[in-house]
Amino acid sequence: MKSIEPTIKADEVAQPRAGEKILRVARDLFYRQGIRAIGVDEIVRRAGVTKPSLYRSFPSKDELAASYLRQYDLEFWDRFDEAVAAHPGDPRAQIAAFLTRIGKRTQKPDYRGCGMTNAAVEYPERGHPARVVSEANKQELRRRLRAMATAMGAGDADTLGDGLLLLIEGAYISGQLFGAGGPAKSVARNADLLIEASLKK
Amino acid sequence: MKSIEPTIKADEVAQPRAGEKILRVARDLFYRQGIRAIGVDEIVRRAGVTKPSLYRSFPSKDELAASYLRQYDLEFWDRFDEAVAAHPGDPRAQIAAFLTRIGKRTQKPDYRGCGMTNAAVEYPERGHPARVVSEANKQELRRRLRAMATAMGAGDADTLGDGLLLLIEGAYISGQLFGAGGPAKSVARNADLLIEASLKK
DNA sequence: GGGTATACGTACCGATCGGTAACATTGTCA
DNA sequence: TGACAATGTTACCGATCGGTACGTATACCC
Repeated sequence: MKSIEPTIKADEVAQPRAGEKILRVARDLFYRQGIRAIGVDEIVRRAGVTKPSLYRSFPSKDELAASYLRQYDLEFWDRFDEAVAAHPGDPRAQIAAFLTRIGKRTQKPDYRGCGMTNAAVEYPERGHPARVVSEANKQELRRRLRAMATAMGAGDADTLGDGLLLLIEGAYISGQLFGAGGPAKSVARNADLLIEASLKK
Repeated sequence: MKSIEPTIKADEVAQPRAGEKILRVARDLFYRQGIRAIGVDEIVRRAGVTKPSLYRSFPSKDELAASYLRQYDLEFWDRFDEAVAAHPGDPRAQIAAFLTRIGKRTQKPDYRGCGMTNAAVEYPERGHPARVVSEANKQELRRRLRAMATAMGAGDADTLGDGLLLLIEGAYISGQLFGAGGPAKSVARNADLLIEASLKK
């Protein structure tokens, strides 16, 4: 019996492809538990697929981890650009908006920090696919923060940009170390104090 | 034939006990490559001992990791107290000395950050033996930094203490992420700016 | 309906994981 | 000499690791 809807085919209605399901599950498990802590068997089991499906979509577990981080990277910059767009031409307010959001996220019960940062800690070896993605993300973040510090008119803009990066990374880490009530909740306040001090020069 | 030196026995001359050799090697490998990345087989091989020796001295790999961190903790506070003792009664200078030293260490080629911080990232699960040691160390560090901020006469001492902790953790992480020339080299400068701003209140 | 390409599952691989049982060897001290 | 404590030796355990050879099902096109 012919379908009543003629040409609405696998593109739109169909259940997600195996590769997508795998990446979704991997993203969740890798972020919450760590990449090394999760085996491919658990990923395919929770995704409701089988192992060969994983290796048809990804050449290796390391590359799956890199794919997870590439997606993380996209979403990170979405959030970053959202804070920027909310305060056009006002980099200090952009930073404040971004850090206020981070500060709030770090107070959530199961906060696990930044997937990029965590991956770099898990894979210190240079050239590892996951680490490459992580390093590129951080380099770009540093570049943007320094550019924003310059736009603010800071005397030593590179130092201020780097100081903001230190505060951000510190928030990621202490957020997952201390949980709610930890030092990360004051990241926006401290960043603003640092900016204030750097502009007065 | 009796020995010429009568009672200089196993305590002083003898080669280190198996447990000590294991802990030495484990400390080195765990710090540089990560705890999860290193198997017990490699530890005993590099230590020149056998696996049963490891499990006679340590009940499990997790407990060996905890022992590594307990030793790390002792050495950490040695360094911290050294900076404190160098500037009696001057908490601001104590912080400056401690952070200058961290900033320098982060610029070394194979810097791998803080073993405590890294372990907490590797083991997010609450109650893990390694994580317990790490969390205790960080809690104490936070307590001391806040006390020092109070002693400096900061208006909002808890915020300043937490801000310093964020900068420190940020230095640990970005030190291993960026290598030499990274943002961590400015940690002491940024901390001083932050202190300056916090005292002016 | 038959051909074909894509997608998936079953079953398996060798290697390594953390951990242990049983016994031989050594040096120390009484 | 004889007991004791520490270590080494060898061989092994079940579980899990990342990864793959190969057969099967499904959907589309002609």
